[in-house]
Amino acid sequence: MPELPEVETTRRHLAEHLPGARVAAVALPDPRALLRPDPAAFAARVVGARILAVERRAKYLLLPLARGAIEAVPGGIEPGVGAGCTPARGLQAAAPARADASPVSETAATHRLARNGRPRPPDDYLIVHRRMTGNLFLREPGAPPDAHTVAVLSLADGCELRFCDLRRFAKLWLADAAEVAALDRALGPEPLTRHFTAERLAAAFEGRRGLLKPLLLNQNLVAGLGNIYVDEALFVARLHPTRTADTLTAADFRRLHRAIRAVLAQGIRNEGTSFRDYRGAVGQPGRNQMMVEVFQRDGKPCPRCRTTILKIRVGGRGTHYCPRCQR
DNA sequence: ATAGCGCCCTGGTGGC
DNA sequence: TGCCACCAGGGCGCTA
Repeated sequence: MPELPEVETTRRHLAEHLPGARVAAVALPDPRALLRPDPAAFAARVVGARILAVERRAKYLLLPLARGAIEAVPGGIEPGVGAGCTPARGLQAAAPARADASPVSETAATHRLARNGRPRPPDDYLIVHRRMTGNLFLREPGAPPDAHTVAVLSLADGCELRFCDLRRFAKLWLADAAEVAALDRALGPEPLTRHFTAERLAAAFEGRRGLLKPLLLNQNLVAGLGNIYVDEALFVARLHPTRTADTLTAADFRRLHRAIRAVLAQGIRNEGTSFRDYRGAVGQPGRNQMMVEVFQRDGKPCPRCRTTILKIRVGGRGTHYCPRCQR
């Protein structure tokens, strides 16, 4: 399932090719994927628009759009010129993602406007949330169809940005800057930025008596964690998923903070975790499933102490942990 | 504040 | 072989 590392991996691949591209047509093979506006209004606002950038906040992917822009976009990239999606110099040759690069969400839409004083702000943001099985593929002209395609943006250079979703939980919608700002405010800090500290994590959990696992899945407290990376972070931090937040010491919060950052950074380095459905922007699986220590390893020995890893349900979610290492 | 549900949705799995 | 119940779960909305 796409969590922060998978969305960030997709963002990096798409960012190599989409900025500057103009949308030539849209198709909605499954209109249920579109939250708002209605398909006709959606097409009217998206067709002809330029994609200014590819951004991420938590598990949301954001494409700021400029409608009917005549002037060059920042960087002067023209669609199909230098940034085309030909395999030779394009998608396959994309630079490997670097987890130690500058903080990943510094491009948050709300900051971007103020920072570089772009000549015109985006007219719309196309927001995508992939939920469980959603994938975004950038395909060459004439590429064979992808199964479970729910939406397609055809670009002026003939490439297609395809939104595919086996279980059809994933959604896309258009938002204005105010809505993006509200979304940004509602979400907790980005765990890989300097805004996320052990003190801030402790403060977010202050006064909470809930279980660690559901709290870490709460996007309003820490943004971007899902089931896989929560289980992994709790294992690395040696904390039991059903510990209550009010029993954690300052040292526990420091370990948890470090563990969250470590497992997310590793996930990005490995271009995501592909247990079943996740694929990157050119259809490639991630490598992180080979690195996980507890997730879906119930019945197998703990990599640290050889105790059998257990699977329980916490807050309705399958939860994997080592009963000896995690207290 | 928190827990626990159901909802959305479909392919894969296991039982018979 | 075929059928069917069941499972997976992110985010949301609802109830207790």
